Amino acid sequence: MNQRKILVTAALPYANGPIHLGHLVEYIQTDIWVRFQKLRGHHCLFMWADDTHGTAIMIRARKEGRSEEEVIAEANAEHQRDFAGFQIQYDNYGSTHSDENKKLCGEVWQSIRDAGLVKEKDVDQLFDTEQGTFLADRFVRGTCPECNAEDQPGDNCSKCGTTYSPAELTNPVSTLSGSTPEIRTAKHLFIELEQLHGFLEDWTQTGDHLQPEVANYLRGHFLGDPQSAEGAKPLRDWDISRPAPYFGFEIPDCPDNYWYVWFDAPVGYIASTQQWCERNGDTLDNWWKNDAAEIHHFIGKDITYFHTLFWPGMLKSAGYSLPTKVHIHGFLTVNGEKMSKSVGTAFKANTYLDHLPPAALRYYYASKLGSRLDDIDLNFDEFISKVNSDLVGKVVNLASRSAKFVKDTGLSNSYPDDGGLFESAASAGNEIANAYENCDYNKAMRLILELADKANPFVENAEPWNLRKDPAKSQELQDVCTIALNLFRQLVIYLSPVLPDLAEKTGELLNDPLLHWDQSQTPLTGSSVAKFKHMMKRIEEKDVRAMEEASKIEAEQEAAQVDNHSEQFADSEQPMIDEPMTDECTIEDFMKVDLRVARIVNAEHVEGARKLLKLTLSLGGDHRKQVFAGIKAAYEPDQLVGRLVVMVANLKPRQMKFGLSEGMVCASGPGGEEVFLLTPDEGSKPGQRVH
RNA sequence: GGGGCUGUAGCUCAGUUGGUUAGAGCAGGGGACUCAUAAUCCCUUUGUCGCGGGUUCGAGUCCUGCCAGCCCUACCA
Repeated sequence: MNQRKILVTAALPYANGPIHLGHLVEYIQTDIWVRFQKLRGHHCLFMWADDTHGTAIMIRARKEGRSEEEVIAEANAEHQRDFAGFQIQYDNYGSTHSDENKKLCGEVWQSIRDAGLVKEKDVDQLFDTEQGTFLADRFVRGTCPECNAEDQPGDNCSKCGTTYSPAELTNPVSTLSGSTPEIRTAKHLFIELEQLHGFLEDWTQTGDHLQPEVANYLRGHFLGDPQSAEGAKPLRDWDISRPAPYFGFEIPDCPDNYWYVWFDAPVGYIASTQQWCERNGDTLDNWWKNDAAEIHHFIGKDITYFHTLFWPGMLKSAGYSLPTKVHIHGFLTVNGEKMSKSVGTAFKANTYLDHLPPAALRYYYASKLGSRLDDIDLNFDEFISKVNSDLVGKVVNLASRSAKFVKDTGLSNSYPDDGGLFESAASAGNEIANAYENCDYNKAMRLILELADKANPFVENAEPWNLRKDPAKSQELQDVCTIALNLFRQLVIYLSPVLPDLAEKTGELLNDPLLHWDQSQTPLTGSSVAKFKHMMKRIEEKDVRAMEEASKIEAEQEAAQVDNHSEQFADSEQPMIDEPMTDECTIEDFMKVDLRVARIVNAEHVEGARKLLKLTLSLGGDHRKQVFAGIKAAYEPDQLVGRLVVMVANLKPRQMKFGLSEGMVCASGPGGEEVFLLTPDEGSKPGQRVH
């Protein structure tokens, strides 16, 4: 087999937080692929690093009163600890905050400059004068300029869906300091990606660098289709600089400006390789400027854009090799729901490892992962039954039911007739290898388990437990166990990219380390057999529950910490207890309710009514609604006339004792004297819909 | 609003270029075995292949229209 040179990366973990099971989908996927390639005898490197730059880390360091370097050093140690715990094996773990990266960024930058892709533009951005920093969109909240919804994110309104720039918000507030930011204009540098349009069109649409749905997505969303009636669409300029202060690398030819984190992060792949090369006497060009070397990136679908447009563009401009393939995966859901930090389903790697073995998750993910972008679900019932029945019940069982019979004799000196079992399983190796190669791990697992399902009946029929009772059949007993253990060993070789631990233990059991895929093609004979020890423990439900519980407690503790930061708003929990949250509703459900701003044009007592006031509401023009509202104990009619309220305007009219009520007025509070009418902010007009 | 993906047994999913009676694992039911981590083995129940049209000698598979779910979204296609 000719040896391939394969360089692999996974997305760089951000140094601002712990690793959770969602991240691990990708890292385990990558590790399996790398281990597979190495097992096949290829020269494969996994080059990885922490992503360390950006505003988030700068802010966090400030908050904690220490340097950014301290924050990222701590994260680096934690990350590497977690990866070791999950048996994720990389050849170098660097940091984007390294000298190598800084130098490489400079070189890439210069090439892009030389290619004439950089231009300057002024950008209006909000500036927090208290913190002395420009604010990224996510650090600004304010009132939506379109629908006046308050406390909306900096980039789009969660109520009406309008998108805007933070500078357009009506009452912008910095979430860092709580102060009102001001608009400042600053010079930014942009890369004119459109100049590379033809290249990107070609690279994304041909050559099998991307999964087909990704290529479609890029064409549909960004590139356009030159063949279609609309034609190609221009690519937007990419804002690549951030003014000081910013935690990152200062741009050499543009003092006081820094590369945006997404510029230096992927260069970190190259920088990490450089560190490895220096340590191993290799050269960078051998990997990054060599047509004979493949480059594979594993990423999540959320960062598709950066890795399939910007990154190839950068590489192309700087004269590096382009990715052979970008492998993109979906997200993790837990028991069918989105992971949630507050609910505690964003299980931390560390929390998992406190209660459960890494092999179980590695196998479970492998059995779920396909080559496409579908989300995968972590369902704990399935998790338990899959690991127990597939791995312990079927695979490991082969060894545990036969090894001890040959502890003293070892394996037979020649491989006995097994009716073609070993041979057919050996020839299945190609299909299994293809599945691994294509990231169809679920298919690989299925194929492997099929083999296990053939091996167990063999043992069943051969009845070694009966053979051992008859001394005359000792050779037959040894032969049967030799077959069972060889079939087991073969399965373990196939599984070893997923379960390195099991491979190692199997090597020890049979006194023959499992290091190469080809070992699956030839039976092992004459080897001694060690005393059998449990190779894998069954998963117990109580361990899963314990992990869930621990994670929940962590989530609560973190929430409590956040609360401490906002003591000034220490509101009681009582209202939520009195009226717990109702079931989730969809936007469609909500849109059924037509809420309108209305002006109370008349209010009067109703004779004979204990709680009711009769209100006449105007929706502007001639639109009048009569509403009976149970607010008599809380409001005097006089206070009400003229004011604006929010009403349910499309409520089915209801005949009441005192007349027809054509809607409801929105108010909070338990009732009685404690009723608080909702008031729209100044500027809203009767008849406007509330979204 | 637009785009993409998905919809096959209770659950998780296979179903190659359209071709006999639609499959596997798990779960369920019955039995066997006792070497093995209550593991294993044999037998077995279950399907309007989301719905409706169409193309075809023949459609789970191709076309089309709906419906549902998930994801994306740079008011952009």
